[in-house]
Amino acid sequence: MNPETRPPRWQRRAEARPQEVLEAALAVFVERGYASARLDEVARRAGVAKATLYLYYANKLELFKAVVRHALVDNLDEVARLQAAAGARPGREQLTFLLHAFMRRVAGSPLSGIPKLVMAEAGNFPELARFYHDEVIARGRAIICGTLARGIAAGEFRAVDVDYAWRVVIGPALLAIIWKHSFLAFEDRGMDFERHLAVHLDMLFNGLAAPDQKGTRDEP
Amino acid sequence: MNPETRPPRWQRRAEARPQEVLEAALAVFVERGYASARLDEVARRAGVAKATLYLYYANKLELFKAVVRHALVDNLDEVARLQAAAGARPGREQLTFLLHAFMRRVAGSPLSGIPKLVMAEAGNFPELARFYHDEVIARGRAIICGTLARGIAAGEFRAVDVDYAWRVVIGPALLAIIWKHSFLAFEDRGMDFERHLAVHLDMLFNGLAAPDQKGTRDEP
DNA sequence: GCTATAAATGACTCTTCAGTCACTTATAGC
DNA sequence: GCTATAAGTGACTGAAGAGTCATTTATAGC
Repeated sequence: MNPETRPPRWQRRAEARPQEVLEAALAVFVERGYASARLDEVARRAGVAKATLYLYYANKLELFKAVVRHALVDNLDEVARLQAAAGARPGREQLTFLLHAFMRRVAGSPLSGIPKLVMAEAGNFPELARFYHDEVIARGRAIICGTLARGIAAGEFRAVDVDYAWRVVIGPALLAIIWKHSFLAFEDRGMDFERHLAVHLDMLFNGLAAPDQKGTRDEP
Repeated sequence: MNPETRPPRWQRRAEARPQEVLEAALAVFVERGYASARLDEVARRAGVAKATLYLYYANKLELFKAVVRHALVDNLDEVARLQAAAGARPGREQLTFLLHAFMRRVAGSPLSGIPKLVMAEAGNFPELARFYHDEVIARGRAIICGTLARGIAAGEFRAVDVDYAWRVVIGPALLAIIWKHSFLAFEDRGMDFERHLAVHLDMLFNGLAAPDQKGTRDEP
């Protein structure tokens, strides 16, 4: 054998490794949950040996926290951007924009596993759940509630109880992305997120009730 | 010491044990997930020794399956009862009845942990997730879709796409019970499930948009 | 090319539980 | 009361996987 034609057994890529490990770990944690996730599996998917993980993260828990923190930072950046972009447009347009951005940004990316992961592990890592609750959920809620309140004040929306309405607004979208990671494989036909969002928005603004349900029909 | 005043170290209660173990196991599995759940903890909460669990369930996996299967049977009974009770009433009344029953029956009981548990473990136990999907979700969906379709045919509901609308209908309710097991502890004020449902139903039927948003006001 | 050293590894240890088993004890039937 | 036995237990074992470490190897700088 020619030693010079044999490729190196590995490469030194100290800059790229942490990110790659994080991505592999996110996928494994989302699929299996914290306790069932095997670090051998994370290493395999990241293309390194298990011991290499420990060069970058002190232990499994620190890796887990880094995964969530990293995803969190991405989310917060996005939330801030949305908050700025939402501006003072009409409430309807604003909610449409927010939910579209949420679905496009989150639903299609590995990030979408984070809500499921945090919910599943809330009992095991309450500090993490609280962190997520306070930093992501509370901000998202504030944006939605603000938009709702302004819409109500402007006479654009009916006077719903915003403290409960915000969960009704985000519920179907959040459920859709949790669904994706749990049951999508069992659905005969897949789920079209665009279509889901379109139906969701239509029902959110216009309701289910036909407009002529007060006893008289205005149209044939 | 008087040997006759000393209470027995334990009692033989072969009829009650399995049920008690199942209840303790459900609580622990929901809180911690399958892999993190300790059988010592299950035994402690059921008031028995760990070895006693093995008198009634062959191993951890069988116990887990028994927990889900047991909860499933309860759910299916309920679903069948609802299906019968829903009858041929107007769609609006029917959906209100269904969601009320769902919230009252599920939200307040330990059963409410099952959806969270099954979602969290779907990656680890796909057969179980499929079972749940086919037996519980598919039936619930069929009931909602049927009600929607009949309401649309009767002109009571607008002609939404029922294949997507059903998730919008159940989404906020399902999210509420998942919430309860993950984030409720971090909310300043608790969540009033009755109030949540009231807001949910109001928005579901009437939508967010104020009725005078087409440019003209029909009523003062 | 040589060398220093950071990057990476494979084979190891040690802990944590799931699961077992020999033994104890409650209790039903005589 | 005695006894047979089912119900229950505490202390053990074995496996799996997190975490360690001595050794190997890629590569930057000279």
